[in-house]
Amino acid sequence: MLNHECCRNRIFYRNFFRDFRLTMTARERKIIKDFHKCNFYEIFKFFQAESNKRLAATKEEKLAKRKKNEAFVNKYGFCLVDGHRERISNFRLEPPGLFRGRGDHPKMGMIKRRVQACDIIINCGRDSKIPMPPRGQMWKEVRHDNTVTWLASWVDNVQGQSKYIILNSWSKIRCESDHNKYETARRLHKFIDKIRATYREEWKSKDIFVRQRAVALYFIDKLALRVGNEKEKDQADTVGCCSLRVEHVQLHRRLMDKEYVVAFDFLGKDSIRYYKTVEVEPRVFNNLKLFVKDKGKSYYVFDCLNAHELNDHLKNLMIGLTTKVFRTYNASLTLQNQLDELTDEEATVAEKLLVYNRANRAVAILCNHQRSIPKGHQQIMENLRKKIHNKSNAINDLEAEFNELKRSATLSGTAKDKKIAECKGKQLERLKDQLKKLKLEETNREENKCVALTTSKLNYIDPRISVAWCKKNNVPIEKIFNKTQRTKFLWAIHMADENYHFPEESPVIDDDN
DNA sequence: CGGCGGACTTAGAAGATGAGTT
DNA sequence: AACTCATCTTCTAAGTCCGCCG
Repeated sequence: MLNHECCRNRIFYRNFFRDFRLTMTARERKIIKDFHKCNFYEIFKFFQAESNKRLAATKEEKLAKRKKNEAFVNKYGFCLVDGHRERISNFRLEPPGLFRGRGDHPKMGMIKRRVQACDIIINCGRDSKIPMPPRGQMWKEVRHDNTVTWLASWVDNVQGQSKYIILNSWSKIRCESDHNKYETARRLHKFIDKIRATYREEWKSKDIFVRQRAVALYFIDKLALRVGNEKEKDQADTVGCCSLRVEHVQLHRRLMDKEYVVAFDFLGKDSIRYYKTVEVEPRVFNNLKLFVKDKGKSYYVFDCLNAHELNDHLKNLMIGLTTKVFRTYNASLTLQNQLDELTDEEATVAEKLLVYNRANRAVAILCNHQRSIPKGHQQIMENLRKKIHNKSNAINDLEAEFNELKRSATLSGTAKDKKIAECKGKQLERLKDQLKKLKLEETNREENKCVALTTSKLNYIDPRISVAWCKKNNVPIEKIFNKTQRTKFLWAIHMADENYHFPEESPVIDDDN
């Protein structure tokens, strides 16, 4: 990890060194006391050489390696669940290494121990052949619990949390639960008007708890915020709706040309920054003003409310309703609306794909899914601009040439000259087309540079919307979903015809309410 | 009934692979 | 054939939320 920025972080190397010293003998501990006097370069060099070897491998070597890996997957990567052969997603244990939390994590750099058989609980069928632990070792426990979905588990030594070996995303059990998630989101549609009317009414409540709950729910609905459970001190300081602190919001009665503005600035899940200014209802604004009044910056905005109470409340409004259903619902609805609005049936497949991308991006922005700017983005953009510049010049030159030819063709009136002019004209059209494409790519890339599209595609958008849209618009599904995604969403591909529309239209079967 | 651990879902980064270009 | 860049896969951290236990 020496080439990585995190090694220069004081917390990182101190945590590492503390753990490292714990692995030493008493004698070693007496000698090795200062991280900065240690030189790990030989180890670094070794691993870099290994990596280079891998890169430089011949075709045959690479093929042999792949064959070996395939055999390995076949042997260890599958299991039987209710008689069906299912693929296991992570059948390899997490290897030892240094813990890398996201953001400002107090435990970064701590040594993640190698997991041994004696750490592992095996969960398998009563009649199944129990897998063998490595020679001379024993499993921590073998159990037969069919109420959970994991096959093996252990407790990670850094954070003390359970880790699981589970089935992959296209297993029956996970597809079913995915499907259920979207059915719940669709069900919300039947209640949403009433829920919104109620929380608006509750902004006026005499009970401050009810009022805070109503404002929090408004944020979750309107801004797709996460609920924000309480966190331990030994984790990165990130927040969600209920854990927002006074320092995370700024209230502006007027800002630029907007009124009743709330400026959010906080670190959410994975320490991704949420930085938006939003116009809100005057009543929300005034409530917020009251909530933060006379409070220090480190106090909760919603000090009377916690995530559990908010979810408890939602449970009463609809069976199965929790705060995260709002994210699913609003994300899926956004995609559907955007597609409805932007799709031109006459357009080419390429143009339609651009529309899909736009719609997808709108969802990602709603959910605040971000990525770091890709390496070399600046360079790529510069090259692109250069290409555009060259293309424009070429077009200008050709255009002059073309006009000249046209004139002489009209003057001479010969068929040959006309043909030559026509040919140039076509060439010109082609160049203009290419220029258009380049410019489009430039905008698209710039707009997408810090937006992560896959998370919403994989976890928030009802795949049936995309399937229906593809069928209706004659867009091959492979253009939208890659192979893995098609497998994961096979249920949706089978289920949705071109008329599927989120959230309504096709009948909702499992309706509990 | 509230605190906490357990189980499952969501998340972006890094690494691997592959396709297109020079 | 080497290189470049995009896409796909893997990895595991970090959320949500439920249910159990004292």
